[in-house]
Amino acid sequence: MEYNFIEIEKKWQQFWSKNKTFQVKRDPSKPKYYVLDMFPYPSGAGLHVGHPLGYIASDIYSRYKRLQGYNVLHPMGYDAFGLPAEQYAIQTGQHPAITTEKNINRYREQLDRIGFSYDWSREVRTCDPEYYKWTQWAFLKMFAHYYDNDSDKAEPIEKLVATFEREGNANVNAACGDVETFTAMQWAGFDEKKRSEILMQYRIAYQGETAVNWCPKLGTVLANDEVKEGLSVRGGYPVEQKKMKQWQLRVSAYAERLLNDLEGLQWSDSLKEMQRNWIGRSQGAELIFKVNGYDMKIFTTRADTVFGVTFMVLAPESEWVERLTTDGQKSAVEEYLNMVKKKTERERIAETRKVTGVFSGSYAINPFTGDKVPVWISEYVLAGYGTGAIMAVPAHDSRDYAFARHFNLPIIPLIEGCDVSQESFDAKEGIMCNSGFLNGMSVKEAIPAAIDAVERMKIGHRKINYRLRDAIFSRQRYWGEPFPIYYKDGIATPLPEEELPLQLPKVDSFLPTESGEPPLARAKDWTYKGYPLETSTMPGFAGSSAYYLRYMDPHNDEALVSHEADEYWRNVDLYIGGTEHATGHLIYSRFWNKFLYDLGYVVENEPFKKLVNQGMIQGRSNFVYRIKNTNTFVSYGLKEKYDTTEIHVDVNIVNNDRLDIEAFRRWMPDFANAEFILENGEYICGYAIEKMSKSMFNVVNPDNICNLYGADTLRLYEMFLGPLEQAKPWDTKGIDGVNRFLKRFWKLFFDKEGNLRLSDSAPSAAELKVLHKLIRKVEEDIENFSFNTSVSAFMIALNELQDLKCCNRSILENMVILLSPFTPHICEELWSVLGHKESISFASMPEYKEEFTIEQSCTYPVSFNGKLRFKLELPKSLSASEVEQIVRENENTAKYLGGNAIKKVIVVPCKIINVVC
RNA sequence: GCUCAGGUGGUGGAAUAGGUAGACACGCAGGACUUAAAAUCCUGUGAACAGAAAUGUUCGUACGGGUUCGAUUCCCGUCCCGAGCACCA
Repeated sequence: MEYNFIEIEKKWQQFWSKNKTFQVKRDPSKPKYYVLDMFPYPSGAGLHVGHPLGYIASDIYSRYKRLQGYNVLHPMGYDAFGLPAEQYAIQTGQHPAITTEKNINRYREQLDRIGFSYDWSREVRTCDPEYYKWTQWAFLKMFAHYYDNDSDKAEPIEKLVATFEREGNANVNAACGDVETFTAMQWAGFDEKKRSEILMQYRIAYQGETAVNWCPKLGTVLANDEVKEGLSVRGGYPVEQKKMKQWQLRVSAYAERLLNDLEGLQWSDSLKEMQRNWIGRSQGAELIFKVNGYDMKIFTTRADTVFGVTFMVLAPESEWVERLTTDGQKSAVEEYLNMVKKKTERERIAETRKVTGVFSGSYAINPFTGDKVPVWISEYVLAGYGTGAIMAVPAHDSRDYAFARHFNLPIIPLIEGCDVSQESFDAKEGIMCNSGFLNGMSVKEAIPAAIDAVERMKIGHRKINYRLRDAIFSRQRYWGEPFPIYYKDGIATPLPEEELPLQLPKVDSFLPTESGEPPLARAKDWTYKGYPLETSTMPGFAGSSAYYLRYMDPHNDEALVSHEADEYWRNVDLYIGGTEHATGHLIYSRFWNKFLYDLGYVVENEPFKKLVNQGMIQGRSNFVYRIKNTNTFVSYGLKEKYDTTEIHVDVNIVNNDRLDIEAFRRWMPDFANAEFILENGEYICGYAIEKMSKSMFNVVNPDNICNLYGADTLRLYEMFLGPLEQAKPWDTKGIDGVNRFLKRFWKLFFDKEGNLRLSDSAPSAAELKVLHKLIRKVEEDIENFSFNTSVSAFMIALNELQDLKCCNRSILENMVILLSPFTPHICEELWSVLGHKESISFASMPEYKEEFTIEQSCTYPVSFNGKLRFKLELPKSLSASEVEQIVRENENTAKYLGGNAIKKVIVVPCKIINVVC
């Protein structure tokens, strides 16, 4: 009987779907295990072989856990709101819902062919109103809460209002924007509008004016993690800084918790480090400099250097700029601000080392020395961090140093013996000088001493700053969740919960209006009770922030997740996905979860206990070499002799770097008459490892692989390719190896006539050893996500069993169970051939028994010069002369060991590998 | 610039509480089967040198040092590739 993978795979995929094999229910009698993939954005291009890598790994783990008796939740869905579908809609006029639906169906077809054990009854789509109802619901909850720093959690806004009514806001310790202090009396006197403005400064979901990343080409603002090197992540368009009023989420309130709770997570160190950097905690002090009678606050981590402050610098966007610019400097400052404004973010980054700036005309008073220091304006100071203003200490900060040198400002060294004639001395070490009461202290002592002085003088206090900004939450786009907010007399008012979901309206075009308003402004009757509704929509990360909770209870229309379901499934035990979400989704999701945790809607403080990042699968591109100005192509080995141009060639017409010449001529009309200079009768192509993409003609489609080799081979090969977490190139030519393995495995069960050739006698010791070695290795490797080495272990075991001519039923049956998480289709087929009626998913993992794998060994006393020195533990099979030989070969080792109290030396087979004292 | 991860045959990669480097697989070469091809099976395959051969010797895990009886593994320095952050005061 031949191994007919096409038939087998179709048969079992239908079987699983018909019998709902992978549907799970809450079952308190069994331990739960939740395995989650980062759900995909269904793009129009479909899947290439790189996409399923993580899904295959998580599927293997899910199936393995199921064999161990866990109740495994393994769902899948789609992150379906997003820019590409909308861009496509703008070009074609086709509604994004239609394209998205089409893409999802294509994705599902491709996923189904690979044989995943998803519980599809739990599928979610972020663009489904039944789903985004709960995204909007969470937003309303954030709108209705503020962050109390004393209780260190989110609290209802009513509680805050009660405090205001009772005593004003002087004693309120909450995460908030700039709010003036007021009394209960004053609060009572404020009108509706004023009150809502104040409360807005406290809400966790709030509307506020800040510098945002504006992408003119996409016509929308973007979050920090959606911008890389001054370009939008989606599309690569230039981004500029612009001050705008936008919806934001007060993620920064959770900075400390997001940082501290990383500790308990089983995530890779590099990923935790990335999040730590992104959160960017820095400890320092906020202190006040007097300028023109005003109190100007700045943040510094080096309070010890106040004696060295020779100037101050404001960010160009700072509100202080207008206040401090003197009439004499007005035109110079305006000119400078215009110059800065014109630059895109990318230009600013490119010109990082260029020093620019302008004097405001005002002077600040150094609080320690009483000296007057000039206030400058420069783009090297960022508006969004700290207070948007700094004290400059050119002697001990390289950026201040460069600025001082450029504008000829004084530089005062504060550390004994440091040389600041060429560069600044940035290190936090040495003994202070020129520093009044700090003289003689080390830097480490001086920092707290200086802050103590500041606090005594009541000109500042200790402060911790975070790099993490609040998340810009609105997008001026169509294809996203509408905000459940309307404007009653200009006041942002939440929609009642019963009105959810607020569905996306129909529009005649997906472009902004002529007046520059978002597309939703085109909708007729985009109002609630006659009041206008918000026209922005939510960003991509809104829908993906709590989807893992929805899978627990996907059809509940009373709650995001019922308490019972949440109590049972709790959080994700294993999350697999790409590292590109390190500073986006994975921060927002943790924030969202913590917020819901504060409100008591979920029982776990963290959403993803263990996280594994799969590495990217790169493409392997092939090249042909065209001799310039001809239509002649020269083989790789001979190309140095000619002046050639390298041209990408479709990897599908290249086999093992040999070009299919006829296919090449058919490939593009230009090449129909191509001539070739061959080596050894063949055209050899060059190759390079690049990103897998259409333009490089190196995309390999999983459907093709399934047709040619089968899904089981694809799954096994993707795992065999290399360590899961490492980036590695796809090269189809290696796939024959794992395909041969499956064919040989199949043949172990059948004779030439296609009959089962198994024996029911007791397995031999050698066979048991092979099996149990394999069980141990495979369990160990799966637990460590070292799938590539476990595939090798299967191959070794098969080679050994073939050498033993093994046809033992119980050995092979156990092999099939062990292999089934990797290649479920062939294993289901063999399982049923072996006479089992139920799916192999309901089998249980074979148990490892050490007694079958122990090496037989015995101990030899070894002596030198007639004196007993130590004992050797060696395989029993060795003869005495062989042992002597071993010792002689290791004379140096023996001499070294001789003097010590060595009890046992294990030698395998001729070198000492372990010493037990 | 800072942080993290990595550098092993023609290729993907094994092996690190320090102990036979190159498992497993691809590719390549040779052979068997076949009219032939495909498929399948067998043998060889890090490099150099010696030998008819079995085999032996030397070198070899980016480079230069160090610790050690012994280093791919530990330490110091250099170079290279990748990822993330990037004027964060």
